[in-house]
Amino acid sequence: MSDRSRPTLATVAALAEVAPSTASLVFSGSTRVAPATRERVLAAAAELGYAGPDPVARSLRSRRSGVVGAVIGERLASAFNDPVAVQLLDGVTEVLSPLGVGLLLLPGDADRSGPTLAQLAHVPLDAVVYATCGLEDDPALDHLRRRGVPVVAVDGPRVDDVVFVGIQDRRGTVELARHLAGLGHHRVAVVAMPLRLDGTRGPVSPERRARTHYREVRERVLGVEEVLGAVPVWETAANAVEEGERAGRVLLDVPLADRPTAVVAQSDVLAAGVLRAAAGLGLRVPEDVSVAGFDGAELPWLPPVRLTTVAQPTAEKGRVAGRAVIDLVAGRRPDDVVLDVRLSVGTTTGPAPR
Amino acid sequence: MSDRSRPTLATVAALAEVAPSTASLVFSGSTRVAPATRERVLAAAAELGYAGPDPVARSLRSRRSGVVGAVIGERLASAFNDPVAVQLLDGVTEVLSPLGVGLLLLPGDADRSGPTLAQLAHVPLDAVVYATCGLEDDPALDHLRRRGVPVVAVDGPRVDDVVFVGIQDRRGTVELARHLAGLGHHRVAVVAMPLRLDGTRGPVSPERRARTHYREVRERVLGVEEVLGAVPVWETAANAVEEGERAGRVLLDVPLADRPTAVVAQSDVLAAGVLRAAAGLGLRVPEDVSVAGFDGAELPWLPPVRLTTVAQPTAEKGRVAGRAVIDLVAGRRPDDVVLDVRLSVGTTTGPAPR
DNA sequence: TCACCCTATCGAATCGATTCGACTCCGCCC
DNA sequence: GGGCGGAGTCGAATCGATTCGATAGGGTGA
Repeated sequence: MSDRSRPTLATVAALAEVAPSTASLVFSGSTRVAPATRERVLAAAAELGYAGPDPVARSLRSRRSGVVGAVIGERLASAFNDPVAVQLLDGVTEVLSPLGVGLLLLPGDADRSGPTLAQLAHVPLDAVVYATCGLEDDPALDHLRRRGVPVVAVDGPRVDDVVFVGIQDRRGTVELARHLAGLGHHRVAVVAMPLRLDGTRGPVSPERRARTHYREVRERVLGVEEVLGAVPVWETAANAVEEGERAGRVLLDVPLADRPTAVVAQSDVLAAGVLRAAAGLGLRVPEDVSVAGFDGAELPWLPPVRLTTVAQPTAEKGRVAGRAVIDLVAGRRPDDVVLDVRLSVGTTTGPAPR
Repeated sequence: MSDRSRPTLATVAALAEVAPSTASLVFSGSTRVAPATRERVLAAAAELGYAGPDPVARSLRSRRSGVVGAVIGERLASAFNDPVAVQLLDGVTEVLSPLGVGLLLLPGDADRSGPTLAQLAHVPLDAVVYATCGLEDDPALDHLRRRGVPVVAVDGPRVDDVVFVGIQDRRGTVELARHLAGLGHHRVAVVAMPLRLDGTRGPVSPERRARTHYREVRERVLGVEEVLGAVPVWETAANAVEEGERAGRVLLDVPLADRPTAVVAQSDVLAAGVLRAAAGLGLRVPEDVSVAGFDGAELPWLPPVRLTTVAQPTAEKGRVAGRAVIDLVAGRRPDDVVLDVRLSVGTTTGPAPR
């Protein structure tokens, strides 16, 4: 590691015998500089091994850091086990990367569902995307507001000065429930994603349900009930296959008379777990029990079935969020966006057994 | 959005009737400031809605941005479908997050396996971790060197001024191969992760093999051959279940005499695909064919088998890399680290059929 | 030949903090 | 009472670029 300090724009300018401002013009790609001068500056830069203007100094002046935060509620390993979260972020980067804007991960830790203020406060941010687990009362929101960092919330929260990008959660589950009702299902159970991030799992009481933290979780239950009336809801502790399997075992390993004829999982990952549970209990799908999911995720490891699900345009949702970020950084205020979903009937739902 | 410019440290200092330098002292948590003064400054800050010192300005002076880049070769969706990559990054953040340091994702795109220079050049970086797909001839390495950004390479590349953190790839596959040899396997095939990121799949020619881009891929083949002699290697186009299944079908759907008695996959994800292929072909594991993987990853959706595999401490590898980053940023030069691996015999390997 | 305009370059202010040496009190000790 | 030391505060330089108004010089048209 050379101890001599690295060359700066001023060093380069001096060697090229031009003013620093001129050298700056060269690197900013301005056309208003004579080719000969440009050459001289670039040659000087090459000679000194100058790697281009310091991003930090540039940011200070231009009020842009090229960094966009991505809030992923839980810790990394949990969040990225969810293929939907991954696809969403992939969509975001697809839009942002070509502009030289990077995504900074802001995970929570075991306790908190969002990033700590210490994390937020020290890092330069042009904008923030709430990619998962957006809470309306997140103290981070207030901090970002004060710093003037614009926020895009995917699937929630819906707050005044935050741009919302989401899907028709309600309509999706309404259609799914109609599909099930049409097949004669009356005893339907819902396997829900976490209502809050406190590690709770089990049947959901009305009190707990009233304190649901996440918009889409609430909406997806309401959609089912809009068609089928009140249904039992089983909460999982995480959006993961194991949790779905666990829930499935509890719901399905009961006397026939009590067993739901259909299980609606709030995500495909949970549905995959329910399918495993059914298989483990020797139940045939859909003859003995129908299973449906949500997302339309690609799960290449799924057994050779086509899951009945509500397909959402996850990657597109990410791209929309990415574009919203671009607009906000440019000073425009984009409209909220709600994307369409589509019922995708597969082989895991069938007529209710009698 | 209020149009008035946001308060700065100077504004706060003025309101509190102290010098900006004193106000700075307050926010840096210095003890050398009188409690009464501190109160006055904090009160002024609260009144103005000042969210704390601007991270960018702070970075300029302190030469720290609090941002560490994570190079993930492919695009996000591909990289994060790999549970090992996820666990690795989780380990990195576990160490970095508490220090208020954030991870910035640097994905490649369809064509390039690393981040583009445009991405790198515009973003502030204290250090970079090559999390996957480290190439020795990556032009980004040169750029980072010139900028004075220290680099930690996980699993590779091994380059002079880059800190290496890896595992005993070779010894792991040697032990695995010995295990198989002990069970009487002689006809063994390897399903390899991509040798280069060019979408190639199929049998590997000696020429192509010589041009293997990734250290660990090369080493893991050599380990097998060290014990079993030359083996056929089948390259996949990506480290994904579908690719493993595809490879498995080709390798196993042949006359019995040509069929390998054991398949060594270079990752558990690929092994899972091979298992699916075997199941699809009606082959019993391990009676008809043995299957082994690498990583010791948690695949909760795996059929109820325990995969024979080489377990590596992935999360610990991430933590070690994280600590190396901390050292480098502090100006220390940590040693390279090579972590132990352990053969984990499961239920997917058994005596070779005769 | 002169006024004018355009192009290429330059100077200086600015972005918002940090940092270190200097300075001012004030109390204490001799 | 004078000198000394330490606590608390302040000034000014600095980090490395960007940006805009100013300027010099050369070419054009009348």
